[in-house]
Amino acid sequence: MQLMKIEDEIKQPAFKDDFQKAYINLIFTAGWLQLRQSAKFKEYGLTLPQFNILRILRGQHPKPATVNLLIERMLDKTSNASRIVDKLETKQLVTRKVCPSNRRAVDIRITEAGLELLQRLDALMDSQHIGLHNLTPQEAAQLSALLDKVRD
Amino acid sequence: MQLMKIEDEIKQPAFKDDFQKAYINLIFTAGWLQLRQSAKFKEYGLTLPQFNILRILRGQHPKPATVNLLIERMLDKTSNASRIVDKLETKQLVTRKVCPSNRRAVDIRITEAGLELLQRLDALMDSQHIGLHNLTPQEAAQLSALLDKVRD
DNA sequence: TGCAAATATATGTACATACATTTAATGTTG
DNA sequence: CAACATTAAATGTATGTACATATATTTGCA
Repeated sequence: MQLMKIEDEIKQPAFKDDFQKAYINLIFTAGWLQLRQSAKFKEYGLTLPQFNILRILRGQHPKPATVNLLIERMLDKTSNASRIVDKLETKQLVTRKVCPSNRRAVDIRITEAGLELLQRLDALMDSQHIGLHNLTPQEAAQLSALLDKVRD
Repeated sequence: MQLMKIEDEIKQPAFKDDFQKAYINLIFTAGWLQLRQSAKFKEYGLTLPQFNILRILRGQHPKPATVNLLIERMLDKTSNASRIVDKLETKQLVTRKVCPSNRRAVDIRITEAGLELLQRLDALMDSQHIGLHNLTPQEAAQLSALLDKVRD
């Protein structure tokens, strides 16, 4: 069988209702996608949160971002941007400097090396191995609409 | 506006295409659901992985499970079941005993206290605050079908 | 039989999340 | 303007993930 239904994936025969089934399917599928993505990214020495921070910094470039701005834009708001920036700074993919106009804040900028690395990863993200290319564009749009409704 | 589209949630104006948009929406929505669930469960002193392990053990009850069986059934196969069982054992929600017929393996069983806790959490999972009850049953089924196709 | 391979679990390490607390700088206001 | 509150970031702690390695037991087979 090509298509593995969620029942087969997690080896449990039945769900109580379609709500429970979709819920578990959603968590499972998101984890499945992230596992594939992080495996690919490991070859480049980046974790997923590090990649996401880098993308936000590229969006700001050449303006700096503060830790606060990173937290606002991150998919997971409660995580710890400070320590992820630590790792990126060690790899010289970002710079960190006290903000001159507000010395509580820190100006974080992506470096040239960071921009170059992101460019290589962009190609990966479009590849068959990571995206949702099993869906048609219409199905992808439909999926987005359903997910928006879940969070309503 | 009631319904927050994913563009608003992550404060980025546009996506490259519907694939990228659905991808980010999927990761974001799964994280959003898990954050709500774990916040509720914290009142009961359980984390999500601990809850998932307990549910598998209830499925086996009164038979024991081994660590291997837990790993097979967990949504995330590569995580560390041993240490999650450690935490559950400390809370006296499970017991751990060397398997008599194969002394490499460990028989893990859910306790009465564990079963009682799960029963209380079942009610929570059905509540408005955690499930996908913004969808109709038809939409939930449609969501599941799309997610199965994503993983195909 | 004895010894290497396989199996079951546990442990170590780097990284991340979730949340509380701390430190420093800046605002606010009586 | 001094005391207090607020803000920005960093740090501490418990938990979990991902992966490599270690330890003990069992299996297989020369």
